[in-house]
Amino acid sequence: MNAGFPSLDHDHKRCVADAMARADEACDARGVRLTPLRRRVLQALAESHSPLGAYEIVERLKKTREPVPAMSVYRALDFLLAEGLAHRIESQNAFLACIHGHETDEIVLFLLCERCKRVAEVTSGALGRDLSQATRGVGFSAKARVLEVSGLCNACKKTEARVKQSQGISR
Amino acid sequence: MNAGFPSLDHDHKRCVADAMARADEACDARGVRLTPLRRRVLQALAESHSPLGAYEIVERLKKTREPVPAMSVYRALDFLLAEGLAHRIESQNAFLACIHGHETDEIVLFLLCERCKRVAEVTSGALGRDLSQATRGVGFSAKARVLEVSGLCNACKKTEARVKQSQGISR
DNA sequence: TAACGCGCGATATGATGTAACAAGCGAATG
DNA sequence: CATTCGCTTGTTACATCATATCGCGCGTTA
Repeated sequence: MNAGFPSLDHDHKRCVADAMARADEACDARGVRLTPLRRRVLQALAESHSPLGAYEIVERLKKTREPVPAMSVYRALDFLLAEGLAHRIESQNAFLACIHGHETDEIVLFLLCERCKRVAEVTSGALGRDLSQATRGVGFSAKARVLEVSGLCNACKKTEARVKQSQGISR
Repeated sequence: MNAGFPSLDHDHKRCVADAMARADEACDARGVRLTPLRRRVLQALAESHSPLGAYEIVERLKKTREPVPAMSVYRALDFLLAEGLAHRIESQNAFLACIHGHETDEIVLFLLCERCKRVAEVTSGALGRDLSQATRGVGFSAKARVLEVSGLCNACKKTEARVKQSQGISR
């Protein structure tokens, strides 16, 4: 298990740069092209602390010198998803830059904070094994190894608790 | 763990009737109203062997004496989801009648067959514990206890294997 | 240079979901 | 019984998310 929510004061520019460098490398190794457009879409995702909808990406790129039509954003996203450079968060119709490569036998868990919208990408071997076991029982072979779980991150949990308490006092 | 894919020859009318009876009872117990419209939407879901999109429900009800506008279907779905009588399959933008009540500390897994589109709803205590453990490590409290896993059911796995084999021969 | 694949622009359309407001209807209240 | 109230439903409009299709430009390759 690893990689929880990013600390609030981390060097985000640095982690964006790292992600882009890894993407360049991965595409190079696979002989696929990380074109400027695809790069810009990936960068927009990486810069965001929360998943972005396709049209949110369009909006962000509209503010740059070269706006990008929605259609092209979707095409870039298709590519990024296919190459494993980004993930789709089904429950939000939104997209997220992938922060780390994934081992084949582990399962990826996206922890979605309902309040601050941040996402933690964690992996768990135990979960993967139990999942295999649970599904094998009914003769099912799991293909997608990505699960989405919504809830509250630590910081927001504390905030909510404070809010509730103060409401209790004021009543 | 329980409840795999329904056998191909089960008495589906019976299982629809059971589901409706349980829904009636549950609503009664909670003092909420399973109105005719809501009942029709739930029944449409229960009768289907695979998740239905909202507009698929509209289509099915259009064939009955009283068509139902899309807006009303959505409202009925909101109700059914809130009461736990139906689930939303995020990855498919589709809905499914719930086939059994859920224990609070267990996790619900939807196994989605990519080929035949059928869904198995299974629960697992072990998975729930794994999930708690994995998320606690990063200070996250999971709220949604529903996970979607896509893959192939037993029957389709065999079919695919046959197809592959015959392709191999023909080449 | 000609043929080709691929990425991309542009326009249109489809699929999914929500907002807002009015009308119906039954239960509680006077 | 009439009134009021809240919940359910109808209706229209709109917002959001995603795909289809056609054609152009550009680099590769024959």
